[in-house]
Amino acid sequence: MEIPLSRFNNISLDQIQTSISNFPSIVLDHKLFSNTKFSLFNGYYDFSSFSSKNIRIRTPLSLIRCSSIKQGLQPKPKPKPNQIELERVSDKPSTQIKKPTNTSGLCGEIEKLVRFRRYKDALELFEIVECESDYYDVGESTYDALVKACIELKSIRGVKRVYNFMMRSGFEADQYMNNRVLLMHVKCGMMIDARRLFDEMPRKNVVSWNTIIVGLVDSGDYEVAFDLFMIMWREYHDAGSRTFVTMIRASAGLGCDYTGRQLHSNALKMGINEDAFVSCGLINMYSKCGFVEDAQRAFDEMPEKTVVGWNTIIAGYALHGYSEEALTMYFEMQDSGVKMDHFTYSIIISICARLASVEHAKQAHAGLVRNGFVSDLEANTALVDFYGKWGKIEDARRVFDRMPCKNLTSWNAMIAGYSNHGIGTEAVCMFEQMLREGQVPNHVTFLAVLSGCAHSGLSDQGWEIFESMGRKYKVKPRAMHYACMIQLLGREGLLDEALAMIRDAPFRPTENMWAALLNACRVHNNLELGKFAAEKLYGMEPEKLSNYVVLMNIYRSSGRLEEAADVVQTLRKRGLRMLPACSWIEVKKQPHCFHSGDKSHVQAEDIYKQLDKMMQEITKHGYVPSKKSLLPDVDKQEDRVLLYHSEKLAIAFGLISTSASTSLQVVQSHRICGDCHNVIKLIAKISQREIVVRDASRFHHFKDGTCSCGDYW
DNA sequence: GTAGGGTTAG
Repeated sequence: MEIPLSRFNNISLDQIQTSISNFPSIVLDHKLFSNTKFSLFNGYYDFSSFSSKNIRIRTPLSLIRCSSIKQGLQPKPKPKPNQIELERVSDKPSTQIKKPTNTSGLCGEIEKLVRFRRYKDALELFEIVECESDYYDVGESTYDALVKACIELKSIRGVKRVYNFMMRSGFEADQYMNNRVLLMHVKCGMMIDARRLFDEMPRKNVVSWNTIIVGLVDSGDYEVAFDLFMIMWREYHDAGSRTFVTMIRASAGLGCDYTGRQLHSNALKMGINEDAFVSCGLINMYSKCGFVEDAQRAFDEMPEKTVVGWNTIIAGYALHGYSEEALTMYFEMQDSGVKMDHFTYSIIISICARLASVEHAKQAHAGLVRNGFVSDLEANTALVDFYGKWGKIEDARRVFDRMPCKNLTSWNAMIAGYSNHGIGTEAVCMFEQMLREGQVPNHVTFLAVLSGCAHSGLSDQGWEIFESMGRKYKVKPRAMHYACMIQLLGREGLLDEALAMIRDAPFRPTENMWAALLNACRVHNNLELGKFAAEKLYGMEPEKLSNYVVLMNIYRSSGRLEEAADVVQTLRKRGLRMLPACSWIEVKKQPHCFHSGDKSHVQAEDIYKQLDKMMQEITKHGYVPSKKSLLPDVDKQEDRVLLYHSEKLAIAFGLISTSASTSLQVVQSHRICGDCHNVIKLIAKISQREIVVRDASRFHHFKDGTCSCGDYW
């Protein structure tokens, strides 16, 4: 590795050149070290290891970069070179050398680094203190800085180092410092140690209680948190708004509006209900518990609506699928003049991903850029997710590539994007790239990449990755991973193997696994096994319509109309109604929704004319209507309805209302039927347009007469 | 000086 010599700031080049004996392990003469004011922060070197004769400088350990701090390193008060040697050789703790009384040296540097938010560097510098503990007097302010560094980095190792050093050096922590140490453990998720520290604390104050309770709530131990809260409440009568906010959050986590409401009424009694934090907590609690109206009321009662208040209520509406209401609140927020933050944009973008509203998402994207949140990790991840979900996979990739840093979620969103688009090879590529960059995959990653393999029929890669999950990455395959593999087997027509996979699973087979098998039976027209899988599913989720519909369609495509009718009967007996399928298309910023055979659109006449014209043209290209796969909304007038499936209407409308080269984006509520799939392939060919359809399970990219799904979905 | 609210992944 090439390291520029200029990094050795205060040493002449001659000296350096004569000193370097073994790059990148550089050995400097001890005289050189003692005589030279060596600026640690301008170099890339770690001084923590000393050899007996020479001062050995290991490189490039830590990349300690700090051009702004020119303060030199003073490891001890004027040590003589031979002293170093003697001490090292004898390997005894030094007694002769006094600790420096001020912290302007190394400890000061650590504090400075933390102030500059360079936590990693601070913890690395701390290594020297650990090695040379006799020379440094680590005081409260330094510990405070180290605690902050650990919290910011969520570094368990850092916590252990700092805590052990504190114990070893005999530091006597006061109430403040004990609380800080407790907080450090809590924030790094070390709840067992945190609980021990809390229980063993010589004195506790309200802060100690709040800190441990926050930790419990963060880690989902809501019941224990409530137990402690009750003790605190009895003993102290001193719970303030901060404790309340945490307990309201615990109620939200439990989905328990009963305790939430009790806390709310107590907050009213205490006069803290108008506190912005309490209000936001209440809005969140009510919406998480499913009481959106109460959430709205809590929001309305906020005297000063903060950006978080707006975000919370918008997210609340979005959580329950009230996307339009959420957007309405977003517009109100814009009117109110409150400055939006990156959370607002993240929420809006994720709502747009669901609504498939490109225009609003684009506006949010623009707002994001305008307000300088371009590098915000979560917002960008939401964008990757959005563009991935909305068929703009290239845009997703562009955002992804421009992200200055990525986390696991970003990678997962990108891989899932490729998977949903049926670009399995690219999903696998991204997965491999992710591994190369040192990102550790989790179960979501595997789900994304395996479903990519399943969507694209990448059998070999799929099995290799599936097999590596537990062996290499210690991620236990879950039901959904099994479902992907079942899908892969099903795609290849290996239905018996798929059944065996379900039976051999190390856990009780889930709905998803049977559903994957049922779908494979649909594709391969395997009536017997299909019936078997469907019956399993009826037992597990009797309310789920799609199970009946798939079996009904299997019967129909095998020409067994009586059995198909029986399924419809069973369905009715169970009080289930077939929901009308619908498709959306956005034209000129306006979403248009179509139901099958729907004539409510203002341009209905033109749309139907266009559709008839389209059908005539594709018939010339060899289209024959298929009656095989029928949708939930079909009834006696099958042919007519099949002809006017909602996706066909949406596409006809798209064709007449956009210019010739525009690609069409359609979102639909159901899995695309075989007939529509054929029709759209031909329309894409004849009209020379790209048509992207997002159905209930994935994307279909139609271009030049083919579809990205390879006719398996 | 220490503790509190909201976002992302099928």
